[in-house]
Amino acid sequence: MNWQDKLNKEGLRLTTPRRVVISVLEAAGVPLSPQTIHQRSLDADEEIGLVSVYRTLEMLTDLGLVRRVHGHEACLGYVLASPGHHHHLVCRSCSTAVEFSGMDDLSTLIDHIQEETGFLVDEHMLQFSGLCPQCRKRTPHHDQD
Amino acid sequence: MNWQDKLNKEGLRLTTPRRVVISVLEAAGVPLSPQTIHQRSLDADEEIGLVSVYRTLEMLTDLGLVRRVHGHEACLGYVLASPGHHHHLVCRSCSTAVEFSGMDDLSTLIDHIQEETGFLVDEHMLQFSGLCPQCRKRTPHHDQD
DNA sequence: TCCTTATTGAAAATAGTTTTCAATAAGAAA
DNA sequence: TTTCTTATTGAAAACTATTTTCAATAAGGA
Repeated sequence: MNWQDKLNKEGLRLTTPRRVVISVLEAAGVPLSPQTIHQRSLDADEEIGLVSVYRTLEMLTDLGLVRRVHGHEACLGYVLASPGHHHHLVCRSCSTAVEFSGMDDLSTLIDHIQEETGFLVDEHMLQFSGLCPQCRKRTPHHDQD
Repeated sequence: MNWQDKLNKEGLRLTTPRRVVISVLEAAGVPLSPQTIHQRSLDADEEIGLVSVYRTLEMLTDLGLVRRVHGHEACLGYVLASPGHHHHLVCRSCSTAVEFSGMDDLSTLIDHIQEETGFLVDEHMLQFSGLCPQCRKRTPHHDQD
């Protein structure tokens, strides 16, 4: 299903600002902040309002079509999300973000945690950072820098 | 080692504002925002500047003595951290935060991810939310897992 | 107690995000 | 295509969060 249909299905319209936000995210492939997305729309001569960037990101996040990615210190930004998967792996050198599913290993962990703590775990946030294959090659040593 | 020594060891001073921030965090046991910490200092007739709250949190975070806790949407706040452990489990009802270690299960997961993606994983952020034992009891149904 | 200097707090500066509202344009219907 | 309804836009203002500046203060070693 294309973006047009995805939005129309929800009674939403595929407008120019929304199209631009989506294409910027598609072109980037790394988490981008609202400010960065706005700047890139200017760079591409597709000026849209910063306010619309915020509203579009909120809408797409609600629909599960983009995901917020966090670092330890702050929110890194937003990336397009494929539905159903919830985890990101971000390269700390080039910021490339990859999605992965790890529910099998994770459900074991969740079981252990529930036993240990007595909590009922129903939501989780798991993110990894490291070096992507390209940046590993570029780095002389394979340890950590 | 007490707080006095922990700070002095680093050439830092244990001042009244720092003492207040720490005691508010100790008393809370749940993640608190800078604003909330400030408000509680007023409530306790221990007025300190909001600016000092920010600076104290930054300092304690740098020393690894407090940790930022994130939710999917935003930063939930700061909690005291015991050194070495990195994961939090937060109750979505009462915000109680518990630390846990899950490195055994997690290292399996990390191995799998490294194989699948070719990334070198060197940092991770893992947080869970759910219901703590007390809030489970208060909740009528135990249905959804 | 004295002295050095890390730290404080008020205000101002900066940054990030949300709300308001009249004007616009998407997309369904004719 | 044209018309119509209303979701959406964008500029400005409001709001909230965070950082910087700097003179005054106080922590803790000598």
